[in-house]
Amino acid sequence: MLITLSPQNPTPLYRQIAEQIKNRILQGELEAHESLPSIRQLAKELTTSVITTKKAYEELEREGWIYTRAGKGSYVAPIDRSARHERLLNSLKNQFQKLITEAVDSGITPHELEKAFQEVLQRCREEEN
Amino acid sequence: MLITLSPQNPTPLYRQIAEQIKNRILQGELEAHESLPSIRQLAKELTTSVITTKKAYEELEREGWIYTRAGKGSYVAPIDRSARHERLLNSLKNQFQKLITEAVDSGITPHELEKAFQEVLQRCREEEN
DNA sequence: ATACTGTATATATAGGGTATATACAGTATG
DNA sequence: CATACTGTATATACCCTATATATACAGTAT
Repeated sequence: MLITLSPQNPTPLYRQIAEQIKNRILQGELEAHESLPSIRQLAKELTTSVITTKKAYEELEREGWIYTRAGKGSYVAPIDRSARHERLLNSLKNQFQKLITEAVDSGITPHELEKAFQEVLQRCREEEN
Repeated sequence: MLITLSPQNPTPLYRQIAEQIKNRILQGELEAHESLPSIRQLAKELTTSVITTKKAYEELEREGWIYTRAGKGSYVAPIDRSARHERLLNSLKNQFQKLITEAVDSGITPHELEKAFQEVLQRCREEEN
């Protein structure tokens, strides 16, 4: 599996690995239930340790991108796009919630909040075209 | 100046100090240009080091709550409420911007974004009453 | 049994955040 | 101009977390 690591990159190795695999899954380059390289083989290819590749896989598993069977290996998880979308929306709402309560605490009115949001969103929409 | 420090509080000492002073300025207990205790005197009162009180004051200064003159002392900055409000709104917009671009990158539509935002804001408005 | 898989534990290192002591520099005033 | 206050800068110590490692352990298949 072709993965490139930059040691001078401040993002940790395990995250670089996870990122690249995740992107391939998203791009459809890796199909559901396709087997991933074993953590040992991958570690050998990348000249890192088993623990690093393991950690990358752990992260991917936590986020639902792959699944793992002890003694067998790791496999690409089928992606349920609608469930994924749902999760993203929920996380988004949580982040909005945090921002909003914090802003209200600082004396910003709901109306101002809405205006600010619309302004940014509008700008984003214009960039789309 | 009456400031209470809890060593078992996970928030660092310098931040506890800064918080309490900031709140007093906001409450109007400290007037503009009023002089604050010297970092040495405050350190003595709180049985901490000069560096800790200094750091607290540095934070307050960075955030515009106080101003400092070398060799003289630190003083409460006059608060321009409208400018402060402006800054808060700007920071808010920046945070919205980040959330929005990230969400759009993940495939969430502007319309969904707006819906999610309205939902959270609405919930917040209801709690107000 | 063997040769693969992943897992768990204990360890080393680096970096950031917090707090410190101490020496340095600015300001006012008798 | 000496003194006694102010804030400032530097070098250091400590702790905690994140990162990366080696190595021993456990599951699976042939």
